[in-house]
Amino acid sequence: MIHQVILLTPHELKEKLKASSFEGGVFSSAYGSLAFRKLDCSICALAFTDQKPLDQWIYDLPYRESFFSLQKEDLNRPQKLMLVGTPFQHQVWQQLLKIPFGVVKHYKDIAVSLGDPKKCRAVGSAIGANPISWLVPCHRVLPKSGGIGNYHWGSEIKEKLLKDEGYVSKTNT
DNA sequence: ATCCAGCAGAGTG
DNA sequence: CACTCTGCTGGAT
Repeated sequence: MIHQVILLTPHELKEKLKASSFEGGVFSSAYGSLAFRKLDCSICALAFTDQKPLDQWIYDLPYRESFFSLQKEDLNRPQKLMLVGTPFQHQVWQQLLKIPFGVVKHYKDIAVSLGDPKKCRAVGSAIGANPISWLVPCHRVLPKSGGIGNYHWGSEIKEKLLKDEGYVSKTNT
């Protein structure tokens, strides 16, 4: 997508936090409560907290309250994202950002675009570790075997997200 | 439906 | 480091 993306390793984040601090909060969306964290005006975490709390690594860090929210339309608007993860995860997440609204791919497709079809499982792991739900469209990746697949925040949300993008699941009865 | 190959990452010692 | 376990898989049986 057109998002402005900053890539950071966990170590680099730690260094950065010596000079800056998080702002964060919670807002409600069509999919329930969304908790967020921003650093240097970039979104670095977004989670459906009705299903699962923010990941520990970011939940534990102090932040100052701020007002911020996103609407459905913002899914396709450029945002400033800060992706904290390993080099491999960075690669996978950037592939996700290329998937247009309403389009779905298979885990293997991502693996192939990274140059090795055998990495499909690793791709799944990396996608599962995505710290920024929704904006990084991990919900647009489905298993080749059909169905909705798994989702860090619950497959119900994944299905709803896809449905709202106009995609009809094969196994959607 | 079941089994297994293959890969990145986290945890353990 | 080396080893083990787990995970939003895919393919064969």
